[in-house]
Amino acid sequence: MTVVATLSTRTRLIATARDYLDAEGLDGIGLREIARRAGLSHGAPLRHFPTLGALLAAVAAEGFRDLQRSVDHALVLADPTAPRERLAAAAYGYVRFAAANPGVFGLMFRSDLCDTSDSEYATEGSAAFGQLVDLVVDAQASGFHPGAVPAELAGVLWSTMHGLASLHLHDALAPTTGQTDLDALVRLANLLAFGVSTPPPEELS
Amino acid sequence: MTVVATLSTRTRLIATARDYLDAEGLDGIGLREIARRAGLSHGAPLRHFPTLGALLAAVAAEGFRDLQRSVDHALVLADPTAPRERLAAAAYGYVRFAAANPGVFGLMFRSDLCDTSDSEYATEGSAAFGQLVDLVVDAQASGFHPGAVPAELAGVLWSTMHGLASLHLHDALAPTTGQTDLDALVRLANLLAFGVSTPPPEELS
DNA sequence: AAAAGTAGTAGACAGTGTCTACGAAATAGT
DNA sequence: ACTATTTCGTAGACACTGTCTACTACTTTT
Repeated sequence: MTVVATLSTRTRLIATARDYLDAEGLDGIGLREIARRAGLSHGAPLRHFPTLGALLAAVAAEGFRDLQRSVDHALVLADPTAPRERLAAAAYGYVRFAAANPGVFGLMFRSDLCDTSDSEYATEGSAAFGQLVDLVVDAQASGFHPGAVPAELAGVLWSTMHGLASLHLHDALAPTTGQTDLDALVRLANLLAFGVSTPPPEELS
Repeated sequence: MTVVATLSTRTRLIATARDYLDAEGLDGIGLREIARRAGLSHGAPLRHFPTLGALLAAVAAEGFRDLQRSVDHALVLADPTAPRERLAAAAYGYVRFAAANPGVFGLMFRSDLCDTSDSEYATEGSAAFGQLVDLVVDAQASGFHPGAVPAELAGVLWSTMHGLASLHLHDALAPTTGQTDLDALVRLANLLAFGVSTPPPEELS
C-alpha cells in the first residue's frame, strides 16, 4: 500500500462534497457533480456509498461533529462556574457555526437529502443534542428552572438557536431592513431565556 | 364564459399542488406530477407560471395567509387585555399550523423550491412577520422588555416558534424517546420567554 | 500461479424542468 | 359575419439527474 497522503476515495468524496457546499451552497449538489469535481466517473461514488443520501449523511455527520466543536470552543471562553453564562456561550457557538457554514448546516436538517437512517448521522446528531442537555442539567442544578424535564428544556433552547440560524440563512429575519445583526439577536434571546446579557465573543472561527 | 364553478386552471394548479403537499409531503413534488394530478399535459403549468418555483411561491404565499389565520384564530381565545398571554397564544397558533400542515409549512421556508423574488410571496411573508411585530409592540407598551427593538424581539420569538416547529417536523426533538409533546414544549418556551404558564388551547384546527 | 474480490468506467433507463413548434378555441376588430 | 389575433393546452425534444448493470483492470488471497 501507499505510505502516506493518498486519501481514500471515500474520504475524498466526503471532502469534495463539503467543499462544494462551502463554495456553492447546497442548491446544485448531486452525485454526478461531486464525482466530476473529484475527478471520477459519474458512477464511482456508488462504489463507496449505496446512495447519494448516504454520502450526504456522512457529510452531515461530520457537520454535527464540527458543530459540537464550535460549541466547545465557545465554552472554553465562558466562566465555568456560571452555568447560565455557559448556556449563553453555547448559543453563540451554535449560531456562529451555522453562519460560518451555511451549506453543511442547511444539509444537516434536510431529511430529504440525508439518509436519516444512517447510523453515524443519528449518532452524531444525538451527541450534539446530548452536549446541550448536559449544559442544561448543570444550569438546573444551580437553580435554572429546576422542575423542568431536561430534554424538554434543551429542546426549547435548541429550537431558539436553530430558528435564529435557519431564519437568518433564509433572510427571513428583518425582511424590511434586509440586514440583520445576528449577534444582537442571540444576545436578546439569551436575555429572554437566561436573564443574562452576555456580549458576543470576538474570536474568529 | 361559463357561469360558475369552473376554477381557472391557474387556481386549480395551486389547489392541486396544495393537495399533493397535504397528502404526500413535499418530497416528490414537481411540475409534471402536479400536471398529472390536475389532469393536464406535462407542459401545461408553464402556461400559467413561468417556472416551478413561481407555482410553489404562489402555494407558499397562500400558506402564509393560512398561517396568519391560524394565529388570528388562536388570538380570539386569548385575553385581549393581557399582551403577554396574547403572545403565548400566538405561539400555539404558529406551531399548530405547522404541525397540521407540514407540507406547506416546509415549503414556505424552502428558498430552493420557492421563487423568493415572487412579490406575492414576499408580501405575505412580511405580513405574517408584521402580525407578530404588532403583538410585540403591544406587549412592550405594557412593560415587556420596553427597551428592545420591536423587530429584533419579534425575530427572536419567531425563531423560537419556528425552531420548535421545524425540529419537530424533522423528528429532531427528543431523539431518544422518539415521541414529543409539542404542546408541552410550547408551554415551556412561553414560560421562558414571557414568564406566563398558559395551558394549550383545546380547539381543533 | 490461479482464483477471488475490489474499484473504477461506460452505457442504459426512467425520471425531472424547461423550451419549442403546433393546433384548437375563444376573443377582438372591422 | 368573417377574418385576425391572442390564449391555452398538447407533444416532442434537450440536457440533466440518480441508480442499475455489464465490463475491465488491478489487488489480494490462497
